[in-house]
Amino acid sequence: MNMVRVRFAPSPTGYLHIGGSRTALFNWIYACNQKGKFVLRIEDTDKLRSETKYLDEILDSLKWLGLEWDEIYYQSKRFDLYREYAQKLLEQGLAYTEKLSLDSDEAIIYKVTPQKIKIRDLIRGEIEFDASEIKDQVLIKSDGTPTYNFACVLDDALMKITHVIRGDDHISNTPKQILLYQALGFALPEFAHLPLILAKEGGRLSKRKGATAISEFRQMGYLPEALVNHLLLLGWAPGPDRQIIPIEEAIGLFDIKHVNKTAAVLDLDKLDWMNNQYIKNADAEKIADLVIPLLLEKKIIQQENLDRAYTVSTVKLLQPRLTTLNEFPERADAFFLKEVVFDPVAKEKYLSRDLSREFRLFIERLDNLKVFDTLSIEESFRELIQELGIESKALIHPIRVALTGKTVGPGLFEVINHLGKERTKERLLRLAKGG
RNA sequence: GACCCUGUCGUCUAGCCUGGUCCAGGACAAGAGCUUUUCAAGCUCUCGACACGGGUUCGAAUCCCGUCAGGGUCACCA
Repeated sequence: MNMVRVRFAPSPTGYLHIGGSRTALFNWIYACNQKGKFVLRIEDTDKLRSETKYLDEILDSLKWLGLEWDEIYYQSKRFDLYREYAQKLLEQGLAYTEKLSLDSDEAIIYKVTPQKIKIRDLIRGEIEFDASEIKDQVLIKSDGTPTYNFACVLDDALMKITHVIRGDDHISNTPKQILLYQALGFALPEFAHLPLILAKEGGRLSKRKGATAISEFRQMGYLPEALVNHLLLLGWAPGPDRQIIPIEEAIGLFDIKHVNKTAAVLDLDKLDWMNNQYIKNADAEKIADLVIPLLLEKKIIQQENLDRAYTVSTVKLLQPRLTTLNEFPERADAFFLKEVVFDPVAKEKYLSRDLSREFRLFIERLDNLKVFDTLSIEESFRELIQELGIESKALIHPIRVALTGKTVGPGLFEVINHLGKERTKERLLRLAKGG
């Protein structure tokens, strides 16, 4: 059995989005599963529309997703090859030339002969086409560049691609390509056509309709693992009730024959849920690495006085509460900034009443603590409210707002413990004075 | 329009190949509750689907046909 070789063939005429990356992912995971090779082929034959910024973005996105390739090729460097093979077909009488206009150069066109063409598709089974419905195919355009179908077939054959795994939208290209394989005398690869990802509003993904760039998801604070996991579940299921599945495990379980035939819509709510799951379960050190640049960018911390250990423990406090990484700076600001940034509504609601006495009494208790940890802090607080004969809520909420400026966040005693005695006292005292 | 693909909860899906164990299972979302110190997380529960019509069969989500619906492709773009 030959080694499995698959390819992902993006065209650098736009960013890598959900659709493309899903195709890349399924190719990559199939290669991993089969211990084969994942080839990246840049289809940059359209010189006008291809741009290096798109190429860079595609490569960056693939790397970010963890879809590393084994080999990379550029079609723009293989033009001679395409012409050479087209010339052969011409000599064999399988193709002819034609001028677009009097002053243009000749294009090379493949002559289609009527016949039935059967496609064997790993996902869909057999599909039959009638070649009499297919027009003669241009191989080399009058500008000397190859057409997509010709370059694609030649490259797939020459690069020894064993499995062509691509989007559903290529099904109707397949009979044309099969004709070219036959004309060129190459063996057919296996085909597998993945269902498309549709826009929420229906129809194809487009710039206007949900074709969010992978780089955008990255900027929004999604973890690549979460995105990959979610993409994988679009069209494939690891089992009856598995949702979170580590990629290493997915590689082992992946089976192309069990890929769905039906188009899917990207569920952003589920992606959010999944991202939270991945953040929550990730190593805090790793999350800290990702979040520190955001803190620096928002000027919440400065490079000079970055306290990594403290940042990591702050991450631990907030991890289960994060849907995206980007939420971290705002949620965590009170732990880093000198001055608390108050939510005006929260301040009005919980701090408009004079709590000087209660705050002072609490500070007294904190001062008397032998050990300053979450449990002791809570005990001392419970004693206090018992003494004052009030409900815990009546004091917990105001203190939380006083310390963090917010009504939401981690448990109060954890917050106090994390902030430390001095900062807690200072923040409470300041408000106690002001009344 | 022609040709092709596809139709299970709002969404992602399991089940379909190898009919009965499915008055259809899980997850997200929504709603309710538990916990409680807010927000999350967690746990429990509720809502909610086999597109429709005909066959075949003792029996169909599962097999066949038709209808309808959605999608894709019909370039010297990729």
